[in-house]
This record gives sequence, structure tokens and C-alpha cells, in this order.
Amino acid sequence: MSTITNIRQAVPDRDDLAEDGGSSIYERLRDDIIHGRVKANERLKVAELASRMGTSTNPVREALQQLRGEGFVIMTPNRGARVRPIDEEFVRDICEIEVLIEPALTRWFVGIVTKSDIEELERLQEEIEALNFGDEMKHSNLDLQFHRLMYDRHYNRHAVDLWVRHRHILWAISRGFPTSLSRQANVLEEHRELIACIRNQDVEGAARAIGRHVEGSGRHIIERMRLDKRHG
Amino acid sequence: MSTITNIRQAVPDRDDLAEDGGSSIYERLRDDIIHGRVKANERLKVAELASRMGTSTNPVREALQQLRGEGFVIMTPNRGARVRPIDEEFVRDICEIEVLIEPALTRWFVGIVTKSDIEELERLQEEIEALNFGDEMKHSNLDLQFHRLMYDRHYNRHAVDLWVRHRHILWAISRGFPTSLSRQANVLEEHRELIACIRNQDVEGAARAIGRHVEGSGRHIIERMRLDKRHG
DNA sequence: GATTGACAAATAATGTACGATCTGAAAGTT
DNA sequence: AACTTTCAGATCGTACATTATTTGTCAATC
Repeated sequence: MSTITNIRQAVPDRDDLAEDGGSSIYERLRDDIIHGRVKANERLKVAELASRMGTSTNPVREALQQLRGEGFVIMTPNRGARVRPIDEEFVRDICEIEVLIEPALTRWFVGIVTKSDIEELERLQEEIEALNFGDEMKHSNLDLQFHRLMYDRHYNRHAVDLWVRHRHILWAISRGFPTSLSRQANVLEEHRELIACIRNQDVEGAARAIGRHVEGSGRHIIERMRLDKRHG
Repeated sequence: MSTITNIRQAVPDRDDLAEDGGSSIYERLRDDIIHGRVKANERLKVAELASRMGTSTNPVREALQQLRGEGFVIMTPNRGARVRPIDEEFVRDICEIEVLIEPALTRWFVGIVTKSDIEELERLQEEIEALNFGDEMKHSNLDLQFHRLMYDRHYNRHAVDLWVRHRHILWAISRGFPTSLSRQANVLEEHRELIACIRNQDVEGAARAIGRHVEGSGRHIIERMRLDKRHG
């Protein structure tokens, strides 16, 4: 019978050294969906996934339920789970929402920012520029710290959670993709302009800057997805 | 195209008499959390819930995982699930997000609206005014149809899903709460103005109208929550 | 005598196994 | 050809085993 061939196999021989390795069933499944290793609308059979993951069915079922809650799989009673397609539209949809949310978060930040906050932003930005996209992981971490400094203290926890989740998804999608030189330059420029607006207490300017930042990021990811799809 | 009435369990069954029958574990748990029948940060023990629901532990675990995915419970490894507090802040947070999203959806709708759409909106509005908040359930359904007509065809399915979920939560919270006369008048007025702006192709006016609509709705719910808390 | 630390028992979460029930589709019947 | 029956495959629910955490007790130390 035809089976899902693209899902990551359970680690065959290296047992117990890396324990779970931090990758739970949930994370592996989510990663497979986000990276398109399982086709859109493909059926996810619990028994099959369980044997593939090397566990029994129960953990798989619970992981699927969690993914259902997050909207990554669609479940119908007595008929199991299907993959929700993670395509360019999905990225576009997320980014469009962020284009609405992040400027709002940023406006608030401009209103409560302190001198030391700005200094910290500048310090992070210097680190980012010094690194110059040399290490994808480090850059991602610095960039996360940069934006987290702006959003973490916001009173609307729900909005911030949404941002965190969206960022997580986008990061998972774009991990491994190279960043074009053009996009690199734009990222640095957008960050610098953002800092300048914040320092000048230019609320609307900061909002516009972050809006462009999000939009550019989304466009870049979509372009990379297209290239990736074409060249395998 | 197949029927759009794909609403899961849209039938509001009010039979609380049968302990095991009727609604699913998931819905009962979610309802308990949203309505504050379980205290904030209270620990949710699977065995206890299972015996209370009259089932074994597995369905409860899966329901909890789904709720975790939706953000209603917080789970920590080997330490179980805790209730996420559903309070006034939560409502405010949701409404603030909707104040950002719904105007964007509305702007798009103004751009694609047809004559028959406007006629349908007006027909629904007439029904709403004729009903005049006589039946909470019917009003809620009509209001849902009203806004669904505007949003359902939007290309950003993710944003629409978010709206649906938020609306669902707010509806569950405010169910049973009476609507003040003042709020009733405002709702009708806001709908009328919204329709007028749409007919006149006044994009920004429509966006402002829906923004006020959402904001007023949120404020009303929060006020009712305060009253409810005070008087038991 | 009160506090702290270790150790044991209880409690609860997590994982495994299996039977019951439902679905989908291919067989067989009119 | 349409309807019914049958059956394999998958989901869903129950029971149990395992593992981790919390709690309670008691002795040792300050």
C-alpha cells in the first residue's frame, strides 16, 4: 500500500544519547507539515505515524489534536486527520495579519520606550551588522531579541502570542533558505530607520517602517519558496 | 460549489440532563473555561475530568491537547494542564486584535461588493431590526450571517478563521448576558452606517464604522462581565 | 526546638495494548 | 444498473503499565 514516504523516520540506532533531542512528536509532525514534506490534504494515519515515530498511537493522537487546535491539520469525526496546506498563500495570509498587528505593537512601544531601551536596540543592531548574516542561527536569535525587546512588555498578551506563533512558523519555513543580498541590505536599512523613528518619537514613521519590514520579509520568503519548489 | 453550512455542531443542544450524551468533551471543557466555571490557573486533572464526564481518560487528554493548541489551557511536561484565565483582559486583547483585522477585511469587501450583496445586507438588517433583540439566539445567527456575508469570500482564510474563532469565544462569553438598550441602539445604528458607507463606496468610512462596532461590542461585553462578577 | 535533607508512599501524567465501532469500497444479489 | 451485504482498514474508547512529580515522614544537624 502506498505510504507517506517523505516523513522523517524515527531515529533508528542512536538511542538515548539525545533522549528526545528536544524534538517531540508534535514538533516533528509540525515541522513535516510546515516544510511540505507531507503533501497538502494528505491523510495522516495514526498507526502509520506511530510506527514511523517509534511510539504507540496515543502520543500521535494527542499531537494531532494539538495541531488541530493550531489549525495545521483538519480532523473530521471517525475519518481522521488531513494536512492543511502550507503554501505561499498561507505565508501571505500570516504576513498580512502581521502587517496589521506589528505596527500597532510598535506604536505602543514608541510611547513607553526609555533611553536604555534604545541603547539596547542599537547594541543589538550593531551585533547584527557585525555578524552580517554570517551565521543564520545567530542572526535569527539576534533579530528575535531585537523585536522581542519591542513587544515583550506589551499588555496585549494575546497579540504578542500571535506574533510569536507566526514568527515561529515563518522561521520554520524559511530555515535553510538563503537570504538574498538585496534582502540583507533592506533588513539592515529597515532596522536602522526603525531605530531612528523610535529615537525621534516618530510614532507613525516607526509604524510604517515595521510595516515595510514585515511586508518585505514575507515577500522574500515567498520568492524563496517559489525557487525552492522549482529546483526541488 | 457545495453548501456553505459546514458549521460543526451548529445545533445548540441545551440538554444538560444526559451526562454522557450531547456535546463533546472538548466543547464542554471549553465552555467551562470560557464561562469561568473552572477558576483561573486551576489544575485540570485528567482522571478527575474523565470520571466527571463519564468517559475514560483518553478523550479528555485529546480534548486538552486541542484546547492547548487553541490557547485555552497551558500544559507543562509531566505536570498536566492548567486553565488559562478568561477575564476582561482576555476580551480586551481579542477585541483589540479584531479592531485591527476587521476594518482590513471590510475595506476589501467594499472593493468587491455587488448590488445583490448590498440587497442581502439590507434584507438581513431588516430582519434584525424586526426581531429587535427578541430572541438572543436568532439575533446572534442573523448578526453572524450579516458579517459572514462580508468576510466569507475574503482571500485571507487565516484572517477569517481568526475572526471566526474570536467571534465564537466572544459569543460564548456573552451568551446569557442581556444586551443593554443603549448597546442595542448602537448596534443598529452602526450596522446602518456600515451599509450606507458600503453603498457609497466609502472605504475608509466603512472601516471606521466596523472599528467602532467591534470596539463598542467589546466594551459592552466587559461591562457585563463586571456586573456579572459583582452580582454573582 | 526548629529547620533541613533524604527517603518512601501516594498521586498524577505519559505510554502501551487491545477491543469496539465506524467508514469506504469492493463483492454479490435482484 | 442499482441496491445490499461483506470485510478490511482505520479511528475511537477502555484498561492497564510505566514513569515522573508531589507529598509526607522521620532523622540528623544547627
